[in-house]
Amino acid sequence: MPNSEKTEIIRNKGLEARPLDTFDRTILGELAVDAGLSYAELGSRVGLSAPAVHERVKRLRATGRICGTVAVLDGPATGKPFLAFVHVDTTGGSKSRTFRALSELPELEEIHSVAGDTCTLLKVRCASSRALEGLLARLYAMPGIKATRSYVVLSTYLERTPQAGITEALEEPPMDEAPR
Amino acid sequence: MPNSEKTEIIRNKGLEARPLDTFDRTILGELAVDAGLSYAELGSRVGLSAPAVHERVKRLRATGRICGTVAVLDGPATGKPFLAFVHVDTTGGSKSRTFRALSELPELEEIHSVAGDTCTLLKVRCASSRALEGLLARLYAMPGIKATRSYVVLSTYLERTPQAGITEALEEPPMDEAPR
DNA sequence: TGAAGAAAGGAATCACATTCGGAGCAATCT
DNA sequence: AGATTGCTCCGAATGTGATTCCTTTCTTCA
Repeated sequence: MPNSEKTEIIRNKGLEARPLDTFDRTILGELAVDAGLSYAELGSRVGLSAPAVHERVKRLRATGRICGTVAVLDGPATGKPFLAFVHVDTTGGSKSRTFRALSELPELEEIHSVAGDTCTLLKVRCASSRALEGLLARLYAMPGIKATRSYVVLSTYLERTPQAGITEALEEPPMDEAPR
Repeated sequence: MPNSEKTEIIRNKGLEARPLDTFDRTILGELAVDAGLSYAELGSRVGLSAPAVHERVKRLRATGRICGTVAVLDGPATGKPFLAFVHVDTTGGSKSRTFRALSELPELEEIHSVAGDTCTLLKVRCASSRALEGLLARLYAMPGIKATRSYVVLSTYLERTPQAGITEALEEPPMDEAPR
């Protein structure tokens, strides 16, 4: 075995399931905003050397904390200025097949199964209201689609990927009694 | 003026407002899925040399088609397994102030003003249902918040950033009559 | 047909990612 | 207590890929 491999194995020990320390969370926070940072720059921001942050980022990837690195495209600038959320009521039917078919469309950005007075929630970004109409038509052509309600986005004040921070205060017990 | 600057200026001619050709759209499509690709690899996928794609990517950034490059964090793996959409009914009030305050919370991922039977739509990712409770409490403490309806996500089948593709067929006129 | 502008490719340069070896530090065992 | 083991850090060295420059080619327009 080449020396490099052996070292690699030794170094990768204990990659699994470890709580995030402050360094990790800061790194995640920075990368969630700008993944184009150099390791040197990132290191100086969190107070570590480039090799150290490199090691940590590698670990964060390996353990699934970082799922990937993507370029964020501007909807309007790339020809899809129209954004809408669509609530879908379904009756039985093979959801997974329907979802897989929908996922093929680049207009579909999110598909969630939700609790509440509706069943499924879609996030759709498309070229125009006409395109949304076409998409709804396709939806209704699928089996088990009972009804839809569309919420057309007029303006977007915030839109970003998951952030690293956690507001601890939100979990404090509410006003009067401390639950369990 | 140094030679490099002059060259840069010459090279940056015509950066503004040009329609995306097939190369651009393919590049955007690839980068929206994986921004970690090397220019050489990207070039071989679209059929251009590394310097050529580099030039185009630079242009796509400069013209705002690419807003940024980010690391995609896994919600559950980073301590926020709880996802919900919250519809908010507001009465008058200074929305922008409220929105700015909300944006401070890393739990808030999206804030849209929408048309439909509700006013504002929030995407919230937090640690627990208790945290959502805490967030709603903060919401109600703000002026002009009339009511909220929360849709708790049970499972997510698809979640991604804006894609480059456009399904032309969606814009075709519907069944019977050709509009306009 | 000729001239000019834009874009691509090849080669060279430069910056940064990545690796390596060693040192510091904490926890565990003797 | 002292030693050992394992982990993570850092500085220096290396390699790869980003970036630049220059030339060539293609297209467009006079």
